[in-house]
Amino acid sequence: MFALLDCNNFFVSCERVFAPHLWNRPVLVLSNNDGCVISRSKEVKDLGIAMGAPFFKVREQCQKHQVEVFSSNFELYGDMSARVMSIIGKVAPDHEIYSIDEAFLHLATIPTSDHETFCQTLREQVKDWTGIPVSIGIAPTKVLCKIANMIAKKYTVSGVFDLSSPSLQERILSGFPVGDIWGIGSKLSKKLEAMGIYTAKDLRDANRNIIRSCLSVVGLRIVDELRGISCLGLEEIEPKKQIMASRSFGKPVTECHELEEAIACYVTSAAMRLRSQQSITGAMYVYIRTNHFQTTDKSYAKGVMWPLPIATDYTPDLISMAKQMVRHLYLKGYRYQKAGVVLLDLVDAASLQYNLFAPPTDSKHSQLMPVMDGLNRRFGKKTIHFLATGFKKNWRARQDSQSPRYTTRWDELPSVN
DNA sequence: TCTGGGGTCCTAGGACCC
DNA sequence: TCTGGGGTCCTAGGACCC
Repeated sequence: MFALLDCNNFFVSCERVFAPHLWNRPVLVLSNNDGCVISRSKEVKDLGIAMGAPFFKVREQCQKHQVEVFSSNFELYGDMSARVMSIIGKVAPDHEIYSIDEAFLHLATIPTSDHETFCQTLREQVKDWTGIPVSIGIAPTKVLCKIANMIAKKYTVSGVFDLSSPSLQERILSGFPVGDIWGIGSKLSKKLEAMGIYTAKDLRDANRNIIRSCLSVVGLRIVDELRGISCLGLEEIEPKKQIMASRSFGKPVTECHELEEAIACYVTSAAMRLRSQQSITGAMYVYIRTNHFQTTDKSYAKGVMWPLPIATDYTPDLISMAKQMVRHLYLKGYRYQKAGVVLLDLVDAASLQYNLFAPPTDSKHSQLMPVMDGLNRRFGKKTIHFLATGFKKNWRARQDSQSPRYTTRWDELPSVN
């Protein structure tokens, strides 16, 4: 038996923990560059403001209803997430952190009759210790757990819902839209509806051969999971297979040197993550593009993938190659809106393959990066950085209404009167 | 004026091998 | 006239997730 713990409108809840006057008020959190709505309180959902809505389209509505609007503050959300997950780790060692605000738990060691009480207690503990409200769904498979969790969130006062009984599954699945199932997105749900499959029950009872041919093994797995046959187990944290860093610019960028600065910044951040998982990268992809929503401007979007002579995690080498790549891609006369870098072909740093024809690496190099990472980790990001990442950074994304990083910066601690 | 960022998995098809 | 059988690896593109 599994349980799925999911934080209620997580980013909004993080903001509310440190600004209690926001409870019961409409609150939303925006994506980077204050572009889209990515977290909404119940009050905002009730106003009909959609997930992912471009902010400029709903700004007036927000003003009218006095919605509290926040720029995203991932340093805060990441830290709050770690606190929630550490509580889960204490009571349920057998768990999988599925996303920043969700974790699956194995309930195998807990007697069936105690499942609900156990989850109730966990829920209260998370609320007491972190201030974050959560919902928990219980079911024999992960897909059913997702459904149980949505029911818990929407229709229960207790915040816990146990979907392990077959008769209850029968009733719930028959009223559950097929498109809301975990793994069925907009494309597949249209396809299924065209086949006369509208609810989770319809999909569960569908012919396996037909599902196999239309939705491949992925669809088949969902069918089995809906039938209570567990196909998806708890997963270990694996090192990433690719690491990307990209940002939209706060305003259009026209100069090549500004693109180079931005890319150098993204490389720096991607390479730090690369080192923290003890990987090295064998190839890099860099792209730049204009605003594809803007139809009046000339549009341009291009990327290139270059292999490295020797796989590396050494930021200066990555920056200099990335800058060459930008110069290779850059065309004068366009208004660029976004750029990004992807590190590919990642392998374990311990299994580095040397290149007979490339110059040997300087041993000082291997000492520099750990020192830089250590300083930046201890004293805050950007404590020490490469000149290539620039000073003025006119291209930087907008973040007009970010809350303090209450839990990770001494000078931004909350004060209580 | 303004539209996020970071990932994963699966399949089909092409190129190649003996 | 007739043109096998059994594989692997790689990539692009599509779908999904939070």
